[in-house]
Amino acid sequence: MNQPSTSPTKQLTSRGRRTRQQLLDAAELVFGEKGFEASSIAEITQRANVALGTFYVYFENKHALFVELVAQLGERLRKTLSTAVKGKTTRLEKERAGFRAFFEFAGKHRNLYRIVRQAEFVDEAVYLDYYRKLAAAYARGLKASMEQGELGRFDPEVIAYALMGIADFLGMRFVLWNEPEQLERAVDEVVEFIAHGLRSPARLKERP
Amino acid sequence: MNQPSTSPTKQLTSRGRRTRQQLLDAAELVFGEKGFEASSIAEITQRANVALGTFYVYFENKHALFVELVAQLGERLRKTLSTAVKGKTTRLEKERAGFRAFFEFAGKHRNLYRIVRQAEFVDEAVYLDYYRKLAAAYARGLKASMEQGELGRFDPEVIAYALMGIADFLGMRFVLWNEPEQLERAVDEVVEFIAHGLRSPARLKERP
Amino acid sequence: MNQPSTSPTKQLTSRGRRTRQQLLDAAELVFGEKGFEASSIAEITQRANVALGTFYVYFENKHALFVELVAQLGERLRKTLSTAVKGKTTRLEKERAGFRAFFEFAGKHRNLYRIVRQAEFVDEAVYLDYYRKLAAAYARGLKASMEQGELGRFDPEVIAYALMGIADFLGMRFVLWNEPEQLERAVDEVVEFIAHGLRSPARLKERP
Amino acid sequence: MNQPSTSPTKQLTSRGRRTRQQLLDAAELVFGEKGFEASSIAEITQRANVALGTFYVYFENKHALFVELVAQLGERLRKTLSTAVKGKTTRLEKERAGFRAFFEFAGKHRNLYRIVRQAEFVDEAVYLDYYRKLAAAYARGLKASMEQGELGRFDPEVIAYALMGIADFLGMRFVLWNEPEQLERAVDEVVEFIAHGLRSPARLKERP
DNA sequence: CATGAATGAGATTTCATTCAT
DNA sequence: AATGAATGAAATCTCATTCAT
Repeated sequence: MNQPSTSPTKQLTSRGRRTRQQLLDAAELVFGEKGFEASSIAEITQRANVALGTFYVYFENKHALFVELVAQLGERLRKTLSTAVKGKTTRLEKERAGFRAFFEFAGKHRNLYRIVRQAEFVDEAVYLDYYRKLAAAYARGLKASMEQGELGRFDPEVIAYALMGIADFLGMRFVLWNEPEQLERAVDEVVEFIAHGLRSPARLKERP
Repeated sequence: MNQPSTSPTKQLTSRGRRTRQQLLDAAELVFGEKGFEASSIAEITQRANVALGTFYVYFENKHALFVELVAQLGERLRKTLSTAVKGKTTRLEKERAGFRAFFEFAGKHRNLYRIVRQAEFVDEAVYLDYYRKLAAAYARGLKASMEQGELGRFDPEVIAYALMGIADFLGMRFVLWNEPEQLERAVDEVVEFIAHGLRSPARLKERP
Repeated sequence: MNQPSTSPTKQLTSRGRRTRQQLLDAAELVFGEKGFEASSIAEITQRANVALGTFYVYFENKHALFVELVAQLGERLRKTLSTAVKGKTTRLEKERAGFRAFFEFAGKHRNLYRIVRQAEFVDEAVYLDYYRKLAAAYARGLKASMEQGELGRFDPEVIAYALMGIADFLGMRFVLWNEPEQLERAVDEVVEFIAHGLRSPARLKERP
Repeated sequence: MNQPSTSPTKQLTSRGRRTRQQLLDAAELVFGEKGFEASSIAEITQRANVALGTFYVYFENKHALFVELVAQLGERLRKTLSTAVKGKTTRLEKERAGFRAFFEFAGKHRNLYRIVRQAEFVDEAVYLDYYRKLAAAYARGLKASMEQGELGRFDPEVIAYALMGIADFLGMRFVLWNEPEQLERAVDEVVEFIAHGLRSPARLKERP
């Protein structure tokens, strides 16, 4: 094999590292806009300001680039969330902080949803990994709160997926679909809902 | 122009209607397995047991077929849900029935998720339409319950998206990811969560 | 063979004759607009207000229809020209009458040029036949005039092609390219040119 | 967008220029033999000894290649003619030289007629351009001769198209239709005709 | 006589990947 | 380390023709 396989761990000069990162950054844009299949290496290299052939110096093929991009995004998101909840004491404060951090991340990486949704078709494993790692971390936190008696005794995994679903759909609706001014209110509403459920005694009080 | 564009409303003989439906059914399978881009007309027609050229007698192109498929699935899902909640009296009964009906639908149409997630890239409009129509119907139901004092006073749209998110992620986790025996318990848990929130007084009682 | 070959001489009912003629008329329009290859049987049958399959009741295939159309146009043109010059006594009167008749025919059958030019690619024989029959008739007339001492002694075929070329290009320029008001003057000019050549003594006189 | 559109002005390496020219040369052969529609990119690339995909590195599509080919042929023909008449002093010498040069060009580019006649269907603009530029140059020459009193006072455009028609039809008859031995005599005849018209006094004298 | 659904061969076009420079 | 011309497999789409009704 002439072109040796190029893993992310391969030793690179600093010029090489820069070129490689340009390709990953361009990929986030292009995959997000067009989707995996409709994205061409030609466009990615153009946006990265490198020649077409240069791509294959750093990645084995289009698939490998995509997989690495998804893994990277997942890692950054998990770090962001874990940083955000650190220091919060009550469960509700943690939820509020986590939701806010997620919405902020989704607002900055507006292609996150589109890339993750594509992932299912490109590489089942990286897509499962993305959600399972998020859910596992979430469930660990919930379990701890339950053990401290702060929460009812639920199955932490069920609640983790439920809360991830809430965040995902509110992010889709109020971050991506362009009405960010409603976002703050939605956060308040949903934290209230999380706290007390649909009957929300706190609110029922408002209307005697 | 020569082969006239063929909208779903075009008058067809019964033989024609049958052929057309074979194509739509095959499309649900193939799009679900491979995704829109990786699906070929050749494979769709093979699975539908018609010749390649026959496809273009009934659909203008792959895009038009996909759009119609998504619209059809959305319509069927909404009908299924509205039928399921009809007759239930309390909000919680409606939620439980709706969740169960959704999970059942997703179990039968195991490609639903994959198709809807692709929709975003194929046709923004049909994808928005799918979620907005679902959300609108859901919000209408919630609003009615609020007005009857059965629920706290939330923004119905926010809660509709939150509940859709819960259903979506639990369906992904417990219907698609192959552990259906856990599903019934997950439904119970989540209805409890919806009812009382994370603190779930009903359960806290259980453990003195 | 199930569909028996259908020559123009086949016995037809009057309804059949009408349908067949509708197809030929539609073909003149469609072949003229789009060219042979880009014309579809579907469009020809639509313009003829008959069903697609009906075409093959009257013609063996697209090629046969085109060949018959060219032959018919050539025949009509030759008849038109021979009628036009009949009764004229001098050669110049004949030329003038012939040119006018040709321009009139080209004005009525605005697709004549386009169809004949396509013919070369569709069927070499029918295209050669079209020009050779025209040239032969023209040459016969010129030869007779020469024998009566009305003309110089040229090779009649050379002059026939030269005069056909003049007619063809003036028709292209002044009939098809949309400036019909200049046509009458062009006819006068060219008859003068034909009569006396480029030095045109008649005109030289005008400017002493 | 991905494969950027490739205009003739794009900067190419010398290898690229060679490949591009091979394609144009092959196109002259194939379009001439089969006509535009019946010519396939596959055949053009085979005759040019390049791979199919290489075509799209240099031309946007078949249409663009054809248009460039016609424009190139027109340019070469006009240059050939203008060179041929340069240095001739009398109008008749110019005509004789021009006719001979045209016949020679048509003999060398035996596909010229077939390509130009197809042009009408492929791209109206390039076809009009071809004839109008030829006619304009011709008319300019005629006008100059008229102003020097060498010719009668005709409309130069009318006479230009008439003479082009003569050249075209004689070329068709005596260059393309395979009897080149008659060509020289035809040139003599037609120059005589151009000089004195159909009555041709010079010849009438010959036969008392 | 007339119909129109069905066919499948063949064309155009795209683009991931290779490799010589 | 970087380049970009060249490749060819694979996809979409068209349409002349057939045939059962």
